[in-house]
Amino acid sequence: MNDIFDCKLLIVDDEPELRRMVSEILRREGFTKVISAADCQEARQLFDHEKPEGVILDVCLPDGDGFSLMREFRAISAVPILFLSARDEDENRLLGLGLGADDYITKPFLPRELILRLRAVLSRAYFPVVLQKKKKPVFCLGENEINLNSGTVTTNTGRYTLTAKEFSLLGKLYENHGNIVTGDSLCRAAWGDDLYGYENTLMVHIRRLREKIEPEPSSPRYLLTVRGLGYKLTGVEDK
Amino acid sequence: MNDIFDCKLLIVDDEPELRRMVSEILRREGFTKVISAADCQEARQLFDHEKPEGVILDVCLPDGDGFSLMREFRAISAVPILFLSARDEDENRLLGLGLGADDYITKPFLPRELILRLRAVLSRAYFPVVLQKKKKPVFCLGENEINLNSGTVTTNTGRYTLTAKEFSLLGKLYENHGNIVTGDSLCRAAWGDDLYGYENTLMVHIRRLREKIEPEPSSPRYLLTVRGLGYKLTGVEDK
DNA sequence: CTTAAGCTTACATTTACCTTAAACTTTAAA
DNA sequence: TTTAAAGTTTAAGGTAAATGTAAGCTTAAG
Repeated sequence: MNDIFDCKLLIVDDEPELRRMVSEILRREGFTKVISAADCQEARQLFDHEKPEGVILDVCLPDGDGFSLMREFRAISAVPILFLSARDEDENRLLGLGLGADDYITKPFLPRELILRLRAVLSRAYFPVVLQKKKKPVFCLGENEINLNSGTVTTNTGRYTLTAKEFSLLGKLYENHGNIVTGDSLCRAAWGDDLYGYENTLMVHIRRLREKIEPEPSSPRYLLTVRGLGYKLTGVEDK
Repeated sequence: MNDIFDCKLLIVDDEPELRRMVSEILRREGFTKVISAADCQEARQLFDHEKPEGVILDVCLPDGDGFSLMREFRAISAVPILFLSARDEDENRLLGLGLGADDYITKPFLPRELILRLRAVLSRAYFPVVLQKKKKPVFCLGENEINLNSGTVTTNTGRYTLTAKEFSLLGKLYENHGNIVTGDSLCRAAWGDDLYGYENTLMVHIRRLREKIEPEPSSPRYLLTVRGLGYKLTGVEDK
């Protein structure tokens, strides 16, 4: 994710009117992935299936209440949750925040306030300002040193610079090193969710990457293929 | 920093009464490093010198206003800032959030709300959500360790990699370990709902799997066959 | 003993992946 | 603006590992 506007948002509210309104406000602001549910059951399904990156949750719902729904979500995930409620009582407000809500807005609210609070919550969650200049990792594969800050591979024969795609792919592989990463997952890391042309493109990039990180690209030691499942980066030694 | 309570907090407010009160609330909660300033000038000095990791800022200050002070802080740092104000007007609220405040509380407030909002803001800033990818299980069968993330079986004689079919089958068996899994169910796990050729194909794959996970494939200890019903994985020890 | 269910092995086939080169696109330099 | 260079995608032919098939064998139950 490069931007908070890439976040998939789930709106849970029983009033169709309000769902449409909130959805419209969000879309106008630039959020493209907005989905909505009318009750707890539907919300649970969408949550499991769509894996939203932010939730806007009404307190009053036909088949349960927002608080217990939040507790369920919190048990399995840490996505930012923004409460929306007509009740302006301190008690509810505190209940919401205490249970782990990220913010709380009372109806009626200004569109601008919703946007501002949502942006604040999302950027805090996904682009933590303070720790933002976190360095990318540097690691070794045998004799080779790979620096993901500068995007370079230093071998005993010379130094290569990684291209954009190679960089994304190796980054993803490193994140999950030791584990199998599906081709699909790698494609999403390098090209985003947009469909893309040929299966084979990935293979060509993998080949290129191997040319840079493998002593013998044709019989890989580090970037292994797991037939039918994906690829796997092994032999990583962190620095 | 291991904990939000390690955060150094700066309170900026002109009323000594309120400074003491907020400070007391924070200390009681467990924050140990709390400092305070009465006006902009003092606040600037402390900010530069002490480098606080969180700021609680009043809007009304004798020698300026909280908003412009925040703008100064934001120019050089990205610490979480929590606004505190008597004015309960929408305008101010939006102004604060728009400039990059992390939250906004109106006086009078409940101690508990201050704490909750502060904790929310600090933990978001310093302990951001790491998008947790759920891991697949790792478990043992006697001496052998099976890792479904990397798709490997480590025995005392060596290490095998599971193929795609083996992976699906073992996954399904593990899901229901201790219980009988019908052949039909296993087939659906590995081949989907599409009909497929021969009964015997499954047996062949079971045999291959046994070759990898059983010390003696011909007299299985873990992957047992239950005549007329299916197969059963026993002796699983979770890791 | 007979039968049915499952096991085993070798061999055939398929499919997922590899490789290379050429075409296209973007970026940087002249 | 043109040219060159680097990066990326497409395409086609090749290969071996994974999978499927078949036939004979073993075991358990009645």
